Amino acid sequence: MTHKVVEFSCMEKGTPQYQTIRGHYLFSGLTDGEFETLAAEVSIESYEKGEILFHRGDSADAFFFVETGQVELSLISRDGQKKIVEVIAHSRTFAEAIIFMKEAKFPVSAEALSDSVVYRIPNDAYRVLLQDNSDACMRLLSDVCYHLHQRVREIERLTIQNAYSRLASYLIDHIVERNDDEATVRLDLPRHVVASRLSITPETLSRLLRAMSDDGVLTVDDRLVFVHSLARLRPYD
Amino acid sequence: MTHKVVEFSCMEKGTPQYQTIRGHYLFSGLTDGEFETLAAEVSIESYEKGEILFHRGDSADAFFFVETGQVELSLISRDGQKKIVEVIAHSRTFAEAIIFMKEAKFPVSAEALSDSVVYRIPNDAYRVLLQDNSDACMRLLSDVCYHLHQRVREIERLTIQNAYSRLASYLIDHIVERNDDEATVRLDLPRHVVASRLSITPETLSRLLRAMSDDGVLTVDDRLVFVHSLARLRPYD
DNA sequence: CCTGCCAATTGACCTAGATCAATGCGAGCT
DNA sequence: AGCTCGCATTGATCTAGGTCAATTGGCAGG
Repeated sequence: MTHKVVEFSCMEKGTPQYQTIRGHYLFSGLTDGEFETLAAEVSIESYEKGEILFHRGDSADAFFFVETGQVELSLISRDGQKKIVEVIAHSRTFAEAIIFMKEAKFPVSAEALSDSVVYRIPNDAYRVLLQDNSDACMRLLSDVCYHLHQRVREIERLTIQNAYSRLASYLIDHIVERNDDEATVRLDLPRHVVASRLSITPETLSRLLRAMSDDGVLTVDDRLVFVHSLARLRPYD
Repeated sequence: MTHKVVEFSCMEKGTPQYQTIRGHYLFSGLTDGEFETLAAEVSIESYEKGEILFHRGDSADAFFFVETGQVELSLISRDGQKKIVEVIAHSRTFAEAIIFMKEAKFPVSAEALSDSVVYRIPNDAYRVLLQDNSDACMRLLSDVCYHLHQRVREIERLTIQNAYSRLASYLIDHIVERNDDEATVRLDLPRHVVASRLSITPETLSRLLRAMSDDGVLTVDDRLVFVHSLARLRPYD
């Protein structure tokens, strides 16, 4: 059950994979030359569902780009309870902020939620690009600031919103189709993962959905949720 | 009760104030020329205790450096409850991360906790410095990443630690003197502010300190807390 | 010196959400 | 088909921490 590094580096120019990462915000500003130098250092790794990419506290010398699958970032208390901070899906990066940490240690753990392929980008390789490329710096800055903002919003949700409101916000954030006061929401993750992201237990999530459903605010069909009245769903926020 | 802008700009080179801000991490890497250009755009503002510097959602065109006093950054729910996210004291900056936000709006509100003097640094003025100064970029990057890390730690405290542990961590973070297993902690803020930072009510804070005191773990004397056993204070973390 | 006010403490009570336990149920395996 | 096994739901109960209310104790202003 250990991960297998498929190839040390196989980002053939022109392949679809190459295009995906090339198009990412943090790389699209680079010149072809810069990107190729970086690409030479990138390794491609493949993880099975449930495998750990790294633990909180592990020393961090690289960040990641998710090519396929989903990776959960979580915090774990010593008594074993886990809080999923974020789930990273296709074409997104994670852990890029530790490039600049004094203590280069991951502040969270990472685990494959489903079979996943990720690209490992060495911090050093990316950092040298920043050295004299202020455009790249700016991009990384706005990326990190965005994450910072998200974290502040999460703290807000945790402290001044209750479980009901957090769920309501979550549903609203995951609307796939909307017309007027109605909307369709697709829960892209298993219930217990959604619960953890909301910092509640699966039981509470189940009960909340039940209560909303009983109130006629929405209808649940497996991973699809049909919201009948957005106005009634969010008393606040 | 509106704030008074003492002077549009009065950062005379060589004054102690000039030295304080010049020495700050985000400015110490600048050349004298760069700093002076920036200084010309900085305005000095003075707020009385309780005055609002800005509200959450206000459009943000500047960040701040606290020269004297303390400024609280808070989140407020529509039903009026407030969570103090952070308290910024002497020689520290805040809101520097919104320089890079798409939507330039403050994610928190800011209020003077005591009479305060702050320097307002226009985002634009600082941003142009970053344009072709990768050292400055790097400094801002590590600054923002540090904040991001702090926020993740806060989320950790809120989700997988209980009120007791949060208080224990807080006390440990505010140790002023330590020898072996004993320590002296100085609470630099009023109780209700400490409580809000810990996301508990003043009543709970009071009761927790009482319980710790009854257990003989510590002794409370107004704003001074004498911890008799650090080992017993932190069962975890 | 009183008076009024705000911070802090303490007690009595309440509630949101956790925990524990039982049951259902669909997906993969032999 | 039958058989796990792990996720989800539901009910019963528990509890950490919040709410409400009363009391005390500065300390600022008249």
